[in-house]
Amino acid sequence: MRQQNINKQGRVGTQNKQLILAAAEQEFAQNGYKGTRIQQVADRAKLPKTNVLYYFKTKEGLYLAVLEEILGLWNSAFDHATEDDDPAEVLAHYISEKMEVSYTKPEASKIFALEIINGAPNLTGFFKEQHIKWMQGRIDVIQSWIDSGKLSTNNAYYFLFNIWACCQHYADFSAQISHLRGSAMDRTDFNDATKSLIKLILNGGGLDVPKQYR
Amino acid sequence: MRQQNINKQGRVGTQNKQLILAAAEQEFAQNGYKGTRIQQVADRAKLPKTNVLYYFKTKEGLYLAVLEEILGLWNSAFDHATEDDDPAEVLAHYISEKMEVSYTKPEASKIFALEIINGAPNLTGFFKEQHIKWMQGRIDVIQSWIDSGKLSTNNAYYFLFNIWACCQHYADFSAQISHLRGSAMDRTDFNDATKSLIKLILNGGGLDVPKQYR
DNA sequence: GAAATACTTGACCATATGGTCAACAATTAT
DNA sequence: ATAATTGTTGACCATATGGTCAAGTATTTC
Repeated sequence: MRQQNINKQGRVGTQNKQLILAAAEQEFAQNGYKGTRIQQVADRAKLPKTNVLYYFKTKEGLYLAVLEEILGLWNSAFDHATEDDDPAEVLAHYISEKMEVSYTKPEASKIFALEIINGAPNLTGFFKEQHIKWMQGRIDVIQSWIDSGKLSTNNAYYFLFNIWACCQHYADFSAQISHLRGSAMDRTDFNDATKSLIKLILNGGGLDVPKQYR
Repeated sequence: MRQQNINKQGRVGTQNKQLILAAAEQEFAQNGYKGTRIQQVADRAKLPKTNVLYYFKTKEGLYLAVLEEILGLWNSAFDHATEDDDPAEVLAHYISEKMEVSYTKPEASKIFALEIINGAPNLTGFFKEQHIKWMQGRIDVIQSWIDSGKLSTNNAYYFLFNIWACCQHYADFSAQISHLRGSAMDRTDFNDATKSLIKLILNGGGLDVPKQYR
């Protein structure tokens, strides 16, 4: 028996799956799980509804597939930082990365937000445990910076939450921001916002902003 | 003709309406508009479904009624601040207020967030215009603080967005926060988080934290 | 080339859900 | 008291939507 398609899927299959996932990401981000119609996803992908169900057995299956793709985005350089690293450098870099995601993949961010607001009913125990573990590691690093007097803040948790909050906000609330500013934020605006945020967080923690992030 | 009930509604009416609104607020916050079933709202309010429809003709009507109640919460003392006021005082107070809302009315905050993420399809033009107007006024004040050297930040818009982001976050992402911390935030935790945030924002803007907020 | 596998698609079904209706009960106005 | 108004509720309906099925076509495997 020669080498055969392991997952029993041809070229057309993987391509269509990708098309559908992209369409689904848009729809779920805009309408939430319940608010999304399979038909709409199909329309956006320019395929008949039955075809969508062929690749992803159920609506839930489709949603979980989208979610899985998204979770990869939550990795970053901060993952491997230690207490010996320079907090200003690490945090500035981390904020840049998060803002980049907010700019390039706002749908992912929105879906994640919707999921969390609803109490994260679809995030697997594995993901949650992994997240807690990651979090605990990061908190320890931040705490060590606090203890060694490098960083000035009352609480490592809240410090991290506030960073997340700001970065997420630019993706989740893009509609509001566009409306209030009068136009959508472009790449230049995002760079400005990123600089502004880096300054706020670092200065807020008693740190100086590294040259390259000014 | 004697003074008669103007809006043709007796005691039972207003009371039930209130019950239903409270129930609906919970449900909409947890499940979004599409995800909410009128039956669920009715169950929570311990009334038959038909009764809910009697007071609020349609699901949309119910939702809009909930939304209207919520928008009142977005007023604050910051509304009347001027460039002559002390930015440290005003901002610390503003953050305290917003965090208080996040603690006492997280559902309202979530519904608002859901609405915005979906592109605010149900916020009336009036509300939007009013919001822009309010915003413009606040931006002007912040800008004047920047110009007079009292406040240090690159951009008045982003500075304000970041404050909103953080305050909102504690309501919208309460599930995530509870999970990561290991337990829900109580009043004491919220006070700590508020202090932490005030320090971050004020120091981030080159301001000292007023004694009473330390 | 033929068997197996992967993909396509219209017709159809079961169910959930927003909403109506009509008949009745309670309350209020005069 | 009685008429008008307001509130209560079960039965019912129309429709939307997730999902199945079967009958086919295209592609790969040997």
